[in-house]
Amino acid sequence: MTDVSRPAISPGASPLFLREDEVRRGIELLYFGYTRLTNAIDQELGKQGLGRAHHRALYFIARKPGLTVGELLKLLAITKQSLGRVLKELQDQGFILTSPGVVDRRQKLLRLTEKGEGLEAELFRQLREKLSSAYVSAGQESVTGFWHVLEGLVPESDRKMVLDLRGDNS
Amino acid sequence: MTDVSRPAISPGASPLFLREDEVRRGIELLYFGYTRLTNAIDQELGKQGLGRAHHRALYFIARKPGLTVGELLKLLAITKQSLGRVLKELQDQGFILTSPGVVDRRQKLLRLTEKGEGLEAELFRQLREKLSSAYVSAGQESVTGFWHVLEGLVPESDRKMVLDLRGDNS
DNA sequence: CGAGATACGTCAGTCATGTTGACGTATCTT
DNA sequence: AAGATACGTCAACATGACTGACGTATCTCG
Repeated sequence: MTDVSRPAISPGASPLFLREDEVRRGIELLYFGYTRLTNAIDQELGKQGLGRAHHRALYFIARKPGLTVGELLKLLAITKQSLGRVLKELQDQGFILTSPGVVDRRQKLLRLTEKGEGLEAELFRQLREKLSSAYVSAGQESVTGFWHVLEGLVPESDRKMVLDLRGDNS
Repeated sequence: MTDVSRPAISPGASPLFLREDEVRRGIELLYFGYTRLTNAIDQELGKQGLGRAHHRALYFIARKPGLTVGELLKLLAITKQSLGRVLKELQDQGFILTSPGVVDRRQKLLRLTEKGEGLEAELFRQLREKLSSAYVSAGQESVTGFWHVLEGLVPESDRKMVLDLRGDNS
């Protein structure tokens, strides 16, 4: 497929100055790949009267049930006012429920209701369909490479937060 | 780094149903990687009183000088009203200039001014810094894998448009 | 040549999602 | 008891998208 056998980095060049086309190709594929993947669920969200912002909250609550508002704020990197609106709408429509923190009662712990779990599962199903097919057509080695490059785009200061999403939510 | 040697696809499972964690990892890294990369230029754009939408237009005009409004609309996948506002602002501030189409005078061809080229180059420099460092830390093989997976996320119907950005703008 | 399609522009109103700034309350820490 | 922290909320505003309707210049084709 295309000309991937061509070296992506000119052998003699400084590794900090990759060939411009290689970088532009990454920028473009990241833009188109990301937007097309997220487009995949817009219709389903629309049916429920929700938007992308609601999905992001739903997603992370599904990923780490019982996480606090503060933790979610860090993941989403938006203001508490913006998040507050989104969470209120999700709660009013019965997608999430909250409970006071056990160790610290100032905290509010977020969980999905059954309805919320159902919606998140359906949205995830559609994302998995798209991403799985990309994984399969690219092959296993490509997938690990895909992860490695993306990990390198996440600043050191955020990396722990991102990697902590895996593993400890079983 | 982490446990990438573990098979990403359970050997016995259908390739269309990859393990959930593998897919979630991709979703999350794509989200964080994409947002962190685009964050990198927000400050510079702010200085010029521009936003992300302006950068996307600027980027594609730089990538394919002389492209038409219609072509840019297809790339950005937004309405002509939205694009119209963005282009007007870019033109008013002297970043782009337009000329009537040569073969079809209904068309408007878009190009960067010197000022526009300067800004685009500076924004590109900052994106390249981030992306190059991710490429280097991931390694050459990872980079081609990164591209392959992302190409798989672009629907067949859009792939030609995306691949056409490369090569013929020398 | 004339009719219709096409490329582009524009007016007007709306929506989703983000922002800043200021303040209030309950709870925890020391 | 004082101060920090977690969360909520009111108000005003910015950005960038949307729909719908219309207007003009230009091209294409019967």
